[in-house]
Amino acid sequence: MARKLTAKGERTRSRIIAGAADEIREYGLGVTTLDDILFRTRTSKGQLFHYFPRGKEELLLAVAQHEAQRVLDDQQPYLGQLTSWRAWQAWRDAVVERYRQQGPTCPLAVLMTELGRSTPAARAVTGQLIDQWEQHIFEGIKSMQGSGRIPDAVDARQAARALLAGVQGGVSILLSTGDVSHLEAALDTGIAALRT
Amino acid sequence: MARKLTAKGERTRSRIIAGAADEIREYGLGVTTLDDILFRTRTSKGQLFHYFPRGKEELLLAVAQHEAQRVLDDQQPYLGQLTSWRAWQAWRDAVVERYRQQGPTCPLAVLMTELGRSTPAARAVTGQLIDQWEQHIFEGIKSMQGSGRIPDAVDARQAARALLAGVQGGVSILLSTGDVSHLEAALDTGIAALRT
DNA sequence: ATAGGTTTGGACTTACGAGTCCAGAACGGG
DNA sequence: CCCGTTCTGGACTCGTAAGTCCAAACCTAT
Repeated sequence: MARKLTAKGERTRSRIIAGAADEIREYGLGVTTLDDILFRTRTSKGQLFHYFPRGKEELLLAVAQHEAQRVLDDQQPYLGQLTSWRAWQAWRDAVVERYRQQGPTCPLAVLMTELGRSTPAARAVTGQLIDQWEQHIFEGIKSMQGSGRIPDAVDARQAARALLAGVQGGVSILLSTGDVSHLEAALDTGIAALRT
Repeated sequence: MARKLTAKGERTRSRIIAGAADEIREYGLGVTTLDDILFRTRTSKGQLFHYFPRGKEELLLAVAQHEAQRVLDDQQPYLGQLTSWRAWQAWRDAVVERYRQQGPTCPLAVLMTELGRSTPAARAVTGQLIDQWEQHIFEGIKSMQGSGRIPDAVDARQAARALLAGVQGGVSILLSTGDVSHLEAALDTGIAALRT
């Protein structure tokens, strides 16, 4: 992995990853070819295989990592500070708003439905994203329990998993139907359940 | 659509659809070719294009319908009779058990992540599945409210959507990580929320 | 039995996408 | 300014997958 890249090379490499991610988000993995990516990023075959010697598979893995990072970044700073009910609400609104806006062209969807299933390595990236995401929610619940706003009787791990599953499913349904109400329902009832 | 098919032709057509569904479930849409399907179903190019004149797209649509039907069938008879807490529990167990068993080769996943996104027609099939599924859960909640086991204050529509989103997401996570605990958490907390 | 359809097999065409290769341009340290 | 390395462009090969075509086999009703 430790290859020597100049600053210029690094920039080109990033450009290819970002462009590939955009292309795949927009049109889907199934119909995206290397030539499409080359055209969009104004690069050539030579460059692509220079930076990704193992070809498409290696590129897709990099794209998966790129997209996984984006999913979490898109929810910050809210996801990292779930320490008051106001913060939970802000997070909920941010998630809904974000997914409502981006509709079917969303990094999470691309990762879960296209990239994430292709290779074991890509699947690992997805798994790691799920873990980190769940951990943030888990810590939010723990923190609320620490300040007595959520009863200790609540199983924080289980609640975090349920909430995360709801968000996942809500987004997934949004993509198929264009309807955000499932995502909203999942978040609202999930958070309401914590409040009792 | 109204083409003339003899009984024999009908059988061949079904065989192709079922075989294609199996193949795609097992290996994924991305790597499944018409030749693979032909080999598996012991048919020929001539037959395939005879029964699906618009080629792969038309076949995939038929496969999507086939798989959507299976998703609901797999949950019966439980999903249609959510009239007691015992029934809800039975449904929950059936869903978990089913998805645990079939792992990554599951009709729902194939539909949501591969087939469902390819064409508008396929997306419509997915949307319809979501609607029907939600409706069953909705009616279950309504029925429980009718017999006073769930308070009328619960918004049945919202609760049904949240639960469905949780199942969706749980399955989706199961596919990426091999871990059923999110699916279980979503079902358990979702049903528990109804009981309060 | 035979004429109309339908069903079937499989060779063939065509298009296209991944990956290879190499020569030349641009860069950067000495 | 010079030399080795990195970067870039694009022509080329090769494999493969979708779709076409047609003739032969098979039904079935009269």
